Amino acid sequence: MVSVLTKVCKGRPREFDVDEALAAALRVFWSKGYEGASLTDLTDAMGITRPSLYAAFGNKEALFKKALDLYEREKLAYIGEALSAPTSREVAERLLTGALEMQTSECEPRGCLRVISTISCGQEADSVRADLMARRGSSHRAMLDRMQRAKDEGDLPPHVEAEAMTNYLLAILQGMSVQASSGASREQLQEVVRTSVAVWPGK
Amino acid sequence: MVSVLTKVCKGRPREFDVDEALAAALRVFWSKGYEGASLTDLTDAMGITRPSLYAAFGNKEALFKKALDLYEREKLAYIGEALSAPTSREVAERLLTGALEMQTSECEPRGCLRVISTISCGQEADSVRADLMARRGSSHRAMLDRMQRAKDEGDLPPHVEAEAMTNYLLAILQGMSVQASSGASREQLQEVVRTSVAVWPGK
DNA sequence: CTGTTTATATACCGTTCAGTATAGAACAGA
DNA sequence: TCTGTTCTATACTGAACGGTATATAAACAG
Repeated sequence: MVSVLTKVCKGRPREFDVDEALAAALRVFWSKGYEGASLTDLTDAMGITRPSLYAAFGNKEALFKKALDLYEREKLAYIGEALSAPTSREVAERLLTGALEMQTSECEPRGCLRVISTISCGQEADSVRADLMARRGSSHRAMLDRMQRAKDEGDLPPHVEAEAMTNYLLAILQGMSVQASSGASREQLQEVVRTSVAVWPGK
Repeated sequence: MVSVLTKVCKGRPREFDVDEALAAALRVFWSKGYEGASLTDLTDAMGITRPSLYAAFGNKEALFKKALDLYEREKLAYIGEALSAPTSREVAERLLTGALEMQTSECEPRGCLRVISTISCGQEADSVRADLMARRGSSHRAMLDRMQRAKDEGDLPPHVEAEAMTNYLLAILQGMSVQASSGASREQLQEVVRTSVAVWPGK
């Protein structure tokens, strides 16, 4: 009997590791954007041929979405952790430092894949745009809920709205991504984080 | 005798208005980015043929730089005006509202052309990247000088650095551009502006 | 061993890309 | 009218794009 875990299949076994190939594809999309990444760029980085890519991942669009899944699972994990902080100021600080760490890593592309893709994705890749919008929407909602909770708890002053604080904080995070993409140093972004935390109106 | 101003040239006269064509090209680059704008997109919008474009503007890259010049002259004029405001808070408020007005105009593409181009411009268009970096550098320097003056005048508290405030404010402006590009409403951005001004630490 | 199934390698498909060669059309001066 | 100059229109170039047809190689079951 064959183990379910080893998952032995019938035909010729695959010669590459799907997860490794996907991680390589993620790095390509991350540094070049969806449309800027050509199939040649992708297959070169993944170390596989075009037919192998299509057999394993479907097409470029499906590969991108799987890469986005991996990105959110591995690189955006700090968001969920940050939102569980006790105060809104600490939430903001953890989100900002998390973004800082992630976007200025030495061994990874700069900036946020979502921001890069949203900006650089042309109108023709409509399905990709819609997918990015939906993913951003769920993050936005999570942050909004957390800010609303902060307001309910008296953590944020009454004259600021949860929605406004959410969009304000998101703007700083997205702006940091723009600066990271265009080569800002970790120290520069560190000062943005420090300033943002310093002026944060809540507890 | 022929007037110097009318500039009558020898051969067949040009059948299109160079300024109008450049304005049309600007709108294409603005909505699609440098690499996303194809020559077909450009010539269709400009109402001219490919050889006419090359004769009048050189090539795609030169056309883009001329479009950037026009953009900065006509659409970023608010920056210089904002920097002459008396207090740092007013500077910030005018920069933010200027960006808001410009980036959410009904009859123009959303977001900031510089941000869009910086993010979506691949490594291959190296000269374009360098040009964008230089342009951003000069804006950054102007803002930094203004923030330094604010510090010298006691307008900003002593514990915040001019450089940090500059990068912080720039991040918000760039984040607003990201949000505008991805379809945020004017009201949403208005709240980002209001929040940013509300938490501004200076006079 | 023979089939069957799946993965790989190569070479190709039609389309679009930025850029251009060529020929004709519209002007000025002679 | 003739010539020189400059713009326009059409059609084209080689390269790159995303995606695939075809043939072969490597595993399994019988």
